[in-house]
Amino acid sequence: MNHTIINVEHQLIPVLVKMELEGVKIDVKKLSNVELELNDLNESIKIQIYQFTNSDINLNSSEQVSKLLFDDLKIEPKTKKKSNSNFYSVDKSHLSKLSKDNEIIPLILDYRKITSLLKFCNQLKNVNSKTKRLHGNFNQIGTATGRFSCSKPNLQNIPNVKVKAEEKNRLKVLESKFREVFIPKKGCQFIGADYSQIELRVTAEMSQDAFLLKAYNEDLDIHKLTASEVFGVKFKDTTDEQRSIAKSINFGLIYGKTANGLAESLTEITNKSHSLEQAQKIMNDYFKRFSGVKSFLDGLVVFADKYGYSKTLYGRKRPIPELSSPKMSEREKGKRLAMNSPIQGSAADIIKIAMIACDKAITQNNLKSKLVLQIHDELLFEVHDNEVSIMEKLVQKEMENAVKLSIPLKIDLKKGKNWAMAH
DNA sequence: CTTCTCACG
DNA sequence: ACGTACGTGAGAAGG
Repeated sequence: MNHTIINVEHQLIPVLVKMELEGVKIDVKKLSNVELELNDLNESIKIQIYQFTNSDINLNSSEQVSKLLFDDLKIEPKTKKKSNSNFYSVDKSHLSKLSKDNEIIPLILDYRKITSLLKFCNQLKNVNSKTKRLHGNFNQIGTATGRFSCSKPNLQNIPNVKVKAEEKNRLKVLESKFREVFIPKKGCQFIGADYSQIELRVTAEMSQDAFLLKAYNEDLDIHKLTASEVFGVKFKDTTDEQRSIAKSINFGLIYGKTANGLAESLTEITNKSHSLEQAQKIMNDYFKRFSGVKSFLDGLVVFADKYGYSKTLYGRKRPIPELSSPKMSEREKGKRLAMNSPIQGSAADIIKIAMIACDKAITQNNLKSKLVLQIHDELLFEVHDNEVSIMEKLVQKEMENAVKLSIPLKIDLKKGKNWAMAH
């Protein structure tokens, strides 16, 4: 492994140990209220569902649900996709398309949502008996790309839903409570800081694409600029829909999205069917304008092909054996990995460096504030009330200057009495 | 032990 | 002819 990366991972160890030992406080009472309400909703939804079927089917079994919907109730599936066990998929994306076709569909979706949220309740209840806090297990080398993973419990996939005051959907409101049950201890508040579009900024840096560099150096709305370039309209004349499509392209290119995938997204965004050809044309227009991005992504594949691994800005490697598979689909996957891993991995490198820098600065300033969570592009600090203003400046400075790029890194910083407010 | 589904970035 | 984006962890079902 590369020297810089060894160094980063080495220095990160004590920072991570501290974060895990510190843990994070849970508002147990609020959580149990949420759980009670969910159980309540669960009972009533089950009663409604069982009005559609006499049999006592297990709603947790996708096979049984599939047979109920498509065999017994004769609902016409809107996908050809069958699972490996040879039944029509009943996942959310498919069922959502069928919502209007039968009353039972939204009920099943709600049931799924409730059971999913109840699982989170169960996980979050398990606070440590001594510390009364939740201590996730942050795995420093948990992923192929350099990111952390987190387990027991996984604190990196807590529902992130914001609702307006007038939101009527009880379930949605309940879902929005999950980040509210994460609270700072007495005399403290949370400061949350997340990198703004770090993967796209990394793409700008690594590709040195002229348009992207200009956009970030001038702090322009990147998706709007993309829309204006791809659709050939003036910056200020871009529509919301064009911006939304551009956003989808920008995210897609990080994943190595294909024209087919883009066509799907276009159909979803505009509610009008889009052909492969239309999507292909938009992608071609994009790469014509952002030629630096095109040659960068092509170069990543060539590199990975030649060496058998991909590499981040700071030298973290990921082997990509898929590229030498005899199977075409595997090789295509390998190409996407070759494009995505350096981007996702470089972003991971940067936040790891930032964590070390924040920890060092906190120590040097003799502060009592603690890092409690890392969620890929976000850091959450438990901050003593009298340290709030110094910590705001410290976190911003250390995160934005963690590394020196040819474009600025930007963070969004928020604070509050729970995680929802600090994000 | 594998598959399916679903939560996050 | 086919499926359709990258990275995770958890729990239930089914074999």
